[in-house]
Amino acid sequence: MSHFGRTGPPDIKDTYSLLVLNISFRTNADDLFPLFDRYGKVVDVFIPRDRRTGESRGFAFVRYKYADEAQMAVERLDGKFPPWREVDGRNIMVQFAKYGPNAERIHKGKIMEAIPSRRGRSRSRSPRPRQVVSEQLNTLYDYLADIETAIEIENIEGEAAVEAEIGMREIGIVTVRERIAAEVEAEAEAEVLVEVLTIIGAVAEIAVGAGVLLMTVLHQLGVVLILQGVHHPVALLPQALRKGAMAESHPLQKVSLLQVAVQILEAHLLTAQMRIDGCLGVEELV
DNA sequence: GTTGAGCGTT
Repeated sequence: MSHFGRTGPPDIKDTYSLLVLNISFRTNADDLFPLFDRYGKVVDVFIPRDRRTGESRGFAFVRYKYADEAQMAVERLDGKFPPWREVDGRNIMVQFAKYGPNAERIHKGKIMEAIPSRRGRSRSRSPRPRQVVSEQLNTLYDYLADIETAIEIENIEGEAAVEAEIGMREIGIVTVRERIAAEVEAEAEAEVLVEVLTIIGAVAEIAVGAGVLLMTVLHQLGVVLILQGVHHPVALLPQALRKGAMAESHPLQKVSLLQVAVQILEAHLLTAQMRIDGCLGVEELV
C-alpha cells in the first residue's frame, strides 16, 4: 500500500530532499522506498509524472526527516557499489535537491546548515587513518563503510531487531545474500557491530604500522580472530604483530579487497548469529 | 509496448 505520491507532500517542513536521477520509467515510489529507508526515516517519495499521460519523467524526490541520514543515503546510493544503487536494472544517481520547496543549502554535495542528528541511532564509523597511508587501505575503509551500512540495527520497544543483508551478485564475483533477524537485548547487538568494526580498523592500522601486507594480516589474522570470538582490540595488538610477521614468511595468498570484505561480512553474520544463539556474552566484548 | 537530460505533487 503506497502512502506516497497521491496525497501530496505530507510534512515538508524541516525535511531534506534528495533528487534521484536515472530511474526507469516503470520505477514507482514503492520500489524506491525500501532502498532509501535503510538509511533513515523517509517521509516522502515523489515521482514527477506527465500531467496527461501519467508517465514517469524518470526521476524522483526522496525526503528524509534527518539531514545526516539524507547525507548517508547520498554517500551510499550515489556511490560506486552496484548492489546498493541499482534499481530496475539502472544505476541511480542521488544528490541533494537544489530547487523546489525547502531546497537545502548545498555545497559540493553536502548541506551547509545545522544538521539535526537522529538521536540513538548514531553508528560507529570505521576509523580513517589521519594521513593517506595507501590507496589500498582507503579502498578497504570504503568497503567497510558500506558493510557497516548494510547491517541495520533498529531499536523497537526496548529490543533490537538485527538485520544484516548484503548483495554482491552485481559485482559478478561472489553471491552473498544473508539475512538475520532476531529479537535480543538492544545493548548486546549494538556492541557486536561496534566491536567488529573496531577490530578491523585496528588490524588494518597494525598492518601498516608493522610494515606487513595488509591483505595478509586481514585475511589470515583479523577475520579469523573475529570468527573465533569477539576480543578487545587492545588484546589483539601483540598477537597481531606476531602473526603479521609470521604471515610474511609464508607464501602470500592472493586475496582481493572484495574477498576480504565478504569475509568480514560473513564474520559479522556469524558473530551476530552466535550472539543470537547465546554463544557470546556481553562481558566478552569488554 | 519505445525514450534518457534533468529539479517538484493540489
